[in-house]
Formats: sequence, C-alpha cells, structure tokens
Amino acid sequence: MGKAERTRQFIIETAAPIFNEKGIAGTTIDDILAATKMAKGGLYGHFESKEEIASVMVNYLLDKLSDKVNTVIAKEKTAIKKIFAFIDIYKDPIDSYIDGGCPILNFGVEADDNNPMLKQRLKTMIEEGQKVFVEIINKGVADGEISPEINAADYALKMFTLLEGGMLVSRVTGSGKYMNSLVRMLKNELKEYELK
Amino acid sequence: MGKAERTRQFIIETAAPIFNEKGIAGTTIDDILAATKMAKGGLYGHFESKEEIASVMVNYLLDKLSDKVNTVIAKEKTAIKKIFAFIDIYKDPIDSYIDGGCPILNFGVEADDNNPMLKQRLKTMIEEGQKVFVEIINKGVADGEISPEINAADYALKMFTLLEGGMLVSRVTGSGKYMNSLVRMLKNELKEYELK
DNA sequence: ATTAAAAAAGACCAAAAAGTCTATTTTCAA
DNA sequence: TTGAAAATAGACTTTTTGGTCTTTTTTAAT
Repeated sequence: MGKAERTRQFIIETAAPIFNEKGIAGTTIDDILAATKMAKGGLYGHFESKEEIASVMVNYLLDKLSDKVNTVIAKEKTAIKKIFAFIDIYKDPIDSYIDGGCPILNFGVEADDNNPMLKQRLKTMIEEGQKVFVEIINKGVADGEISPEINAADYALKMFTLLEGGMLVSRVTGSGKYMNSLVRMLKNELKEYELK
Repeated sequence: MGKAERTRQFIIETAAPIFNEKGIAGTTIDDILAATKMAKGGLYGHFESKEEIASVMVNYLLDKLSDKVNTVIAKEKTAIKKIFAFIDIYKDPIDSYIDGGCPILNFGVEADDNNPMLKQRLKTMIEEGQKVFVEIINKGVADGEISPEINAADYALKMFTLLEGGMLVSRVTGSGKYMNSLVRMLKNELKEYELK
C-alpha cells in the first residue's frame, strides 16, 4: 500500500465519524482539515469535492456496519444466538463502536429529502437486512430450534425498529438504560419461541 | 392580532416544515425567503438571526406535536383507547400531519452533538412523554381495564421506540406497510392485557 | 545517493450563505 | 384622509465555505 492509499484511508477513518456525528450538511471541509491536520492541497489530492468525500464517508460507515453485522452473525451457529449477537451490537448506544451512533439512523433522517441516491442505498440495506433475519429465523424454525408460531417478518421488523428507536432515545437522553430494557425485551420475546 | 404578529405566524407556519424536512444545517435563509416570498428586510424584521429562526421553528414543531398528542389523548376515555389514539398519530408516516415526519426523530438525530439546548428539550419531552403513558396504563390497571401483569414502563418505551424506528424505516423505504405492521403489533400486544 | 514523480502545503479565488441598511410601501390611529 | 410609525423590498456588505493552483516537500525506484 503506497503513501497515497494509506493517507486516503487515514482521512476516511478520521473523517467518517465526523460525518456520522454532524451530518453531511453540518460537516465542513475545515472540520476534516482540523481532524486530519492536513491542508487543502493534501485533501483535494485524494478527493475531488465535498460531495465525493461525503459519499465515500457514508459508504465507508455503512460498509463497516454491514461487515460488523455479517461477522458477528457468522460467528454463531444457532438462529437465536445469531439474533442475539446482532442485538448486542446495539447494546451500548452511547459509546457506539462507530462514533455518532448508527449511520442508518443518522443518514436515513438526513437523506429523507434531498439525497435520493443515499436514500435508495439505505432502503436496500434495510430491506436486505430484514430478509437476512427472516431467513435466519426461518432456518431456526426448520431446524426445530424455534417454534413455527413465530412470525419471522414481524419479529425482524420489530427488532430493527426497536433498536433504531432505542438508539434515538438513548442518545438524546444520554442514558443507556432505555436500550438495556429494549434489549432485554427483544431477547425475552425471542426466547418465548425457543424450543428446548 | 396586528400585521406584524400575523406575518410572523405565517413565516413560522411556512418555514417550520422546511426545517423539519431539511434539518437546521440544511435549511438556508434563501429557502425561507423563497417559501414565504419575502425579502431579507421583511424576514429580519421579525427574527434577528438564523439561530433564532431555527429555535422558534423547532419549538413550534415540538409544541404542535405535544398539542396534538394531548388533544387526541384527552378525547378518549379509557386507557386503551388513549394509547390507540396516540399510536394512530403515527399511522401514516409518509403523509405525516407535519411535513417531514416526526420532529423528535429529525431534530434528535441532528442535535445529538452540537446543540445541547435542543437535546435537553428533547430529552425532557421524551421522558415526560413516557411518564404520561405509564400513568395512563397504570390508571387502566387501577380501573380494572388492563391486567396488572403489564409492565407499563416497558410498554411505553417499546411503543415510542417502535414508532420512531417505524418512522425511519417507512420514510427511507417510502412505504407505509412497515408502519402498518408495527401499529398492528403494538395494538395486539396491548389488547392481550385487556380485561373484558 | 540521485532524481523524477507523487503528495502536501497554504496562499489565493469563487461561490454561497448570513446579515445590514436605507429607500419605499403599507398600516392604522387620530 | 392623512401622516407618523411600522413593515418590507432589495441592493449591498460580511462571513463562511468550497475549491484551485503554484511552490515546496516527500517518496521510492534506480
């Protein structure tokens, strides 16, 4: 990896959390220069515009989340453990593993108008994510791990929306207690369908 | 009501939805001038800075939401009907009764860093709101309407986070179907505790 | 070690945004 | 109806932000 590539990567890793925290409109080039301790010439050697920077940062954050989800899910064998591992990603909403919280929530709100490309990417991510969890649950049912009485789509949707809503409440109130309750509820609800 | 007061009110009602849609950082003075068809001099006769404008707009939107919630709750007599009436406010997330969706969600995400005053107001709103619903449920229990087995705080928290998460998902996907499922789930869950 | 190419610095420029001010128009009480 | 006060238009200024370009420094292949 040459110098340029390394620097570009450093910029991405340094600036992405700023976009996640302050939003696209709220982040200035000067914010990035201050965080990276670079000068304009340096930065613009790697990116051609703020728009490109924002796009790269958002994609980096969403890819990072995707990778994280795929990794923790792949590590577990049973359906319930996979779901629990996913839920646990959101367990600590204040000190999120990405500064600024969940990028789907952050950019979903900002992209709602004015950014159709981003909105489309988020839509796909949410819908594909739901499919993944429905499949995990259905496989758990097929394997005799989970009761067939479960409504997989309902649970997947409830899980995701509860966690995103929980991120909002936790971050606004500055307290993890709400998320703790929600995680407990979500896990208990799934456990009710567990066949032992 | 003099001309000035009327004009100020007109500006607020016209510009508030823009802030709700595009965010504080994403809304420009020119956006407001275009929407109100006013000139700088007119606008700045009523407000002294963009910061004040943003603050007034956000307060207007949050007050409007509060009023709406209080109104629909007050109209119903029983605890369950009050809760259902609240849930129904969120039923149609695309054509929200305020353009741009839920201001708690929108400004909660944007204020997360950089706006401690707003964050504090949202924190109070969320926490007071939770209290209101806990009290409604507890009164339902006391009145023999709802089973004492319900966990009021858990239900109130689940309801709010599910609806906010549902707003996010609905608006990003451009579809009301997710919210419909969530509303159904929330109502069914409460009905399970109903004593007939 | 040398040197050509790549990367970075930072002064500079352009555009967009916020904010000011005076001339003009509108309001409304006498 | 009229005229002083209030409200508004819109040209102008200032500030902020994004983006460019030339010079200097660093990199890395020879």
